[in-house]
Amino acid sequence: VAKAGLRRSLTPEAWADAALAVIARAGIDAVSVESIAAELAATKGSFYWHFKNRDALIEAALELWGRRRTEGTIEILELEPDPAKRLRMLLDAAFEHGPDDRAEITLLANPEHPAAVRAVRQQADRRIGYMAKQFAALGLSPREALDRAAVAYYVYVGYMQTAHVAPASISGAARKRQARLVAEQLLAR
Amino acid sequence: VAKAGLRRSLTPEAWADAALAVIARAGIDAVSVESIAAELAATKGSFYWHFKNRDALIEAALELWGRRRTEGTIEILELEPDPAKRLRMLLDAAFEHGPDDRAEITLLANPEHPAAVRAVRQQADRRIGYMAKQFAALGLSPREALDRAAVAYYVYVGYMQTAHVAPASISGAARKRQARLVAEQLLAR
DNA sequence: ACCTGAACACCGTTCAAGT
DNA sequence: ACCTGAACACCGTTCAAGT
Repeated sequence: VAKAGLRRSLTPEAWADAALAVIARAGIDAVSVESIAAELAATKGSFYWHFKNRDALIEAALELWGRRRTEGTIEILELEPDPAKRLRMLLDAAFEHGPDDRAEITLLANPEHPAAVRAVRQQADRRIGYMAKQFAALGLSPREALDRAAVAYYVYVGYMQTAHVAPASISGAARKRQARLVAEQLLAR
Repeated sequence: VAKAGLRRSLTPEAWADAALAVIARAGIDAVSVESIAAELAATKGSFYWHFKNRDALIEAALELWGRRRTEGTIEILELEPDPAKRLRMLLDAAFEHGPDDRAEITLLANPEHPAAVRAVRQQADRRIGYMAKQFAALGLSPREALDRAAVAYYVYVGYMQTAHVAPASISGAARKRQARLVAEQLLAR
């Protein structure tokens, strides 16, 4: 939000960044050209110099999200050489999200907008593909590996969404037990 | 509450029904008082006689969805006495949705609106509770039964959503294998 | 009670005009 | 090139006035 030093002209990135913050906080519907313009101390007219329309802004914001997301998680996992441990780390991480991945939750819970559908699908492919590689490294056939990766991803998405709509109904202890249950079942040979 | 026999005046149900159809077809965002009024050959002013505002209409439509959904599925399952078979039926059904449950997909994919969050949570509780009862009938402890039911529900929601954003990436054969995998794992003792 | 039609507010989008 | 300010369209909401 705070731009360093003198603000000469607004970049598209500044708009996209502000939009992503709004999406994370309140969802895609809450993205309003008018309010973001006010936040950046610019006019709506200025916005339309940088973007074709509101949808283009949303698209840019989601593209930002995807890039940051991709650069983050997988790189960290690569530090762990054992594929079984990698999978366990992923499954564990899935069951303990903090308040910092609000955008993730909001997006997974709201892929109604075409740009959101695209962004979510891209991330889904990437994550399932990565998990399948780990399962394959454990000796499963490519097909079996892909099936298990897909099911693991379903669990992840379903958990995120259920936690989103009914946060109170999932106790910390239950989360831990469920994570163990899923890991045991999917990693069983 | 329905006015017996009179068809001169619109009932709230007529508005809610039309709104639910729109939600099923195009999502909550597409619900517009103006277009629904036109569809029913009424004016926007007329709408505001029956409802406080647009949100109240959405709420009524989702309440309709929940009622119809509840009356449907579980009653059918009660015809099957074996709990293991009931669970298998549920899991199988989860992996083969038709074009008829568009509202289900749209809602599960878009619980951003407060009323949608409430409706989805209510259905989630009901479904998890029902599945837990079946697992308990198989001899699992109440806690273990609830955990497995929750995980089964995560798989269901995650599958629905992934099928929503990436319908092409899940072949019919893969769907069948994944359904079998999940059933085997969750029903294993 | 139930509905119409006009009015207003909000926000997305355009555009002529400014620097 | 980049931005302003006014204008317009669309739609949610209100309300006085009709039946």
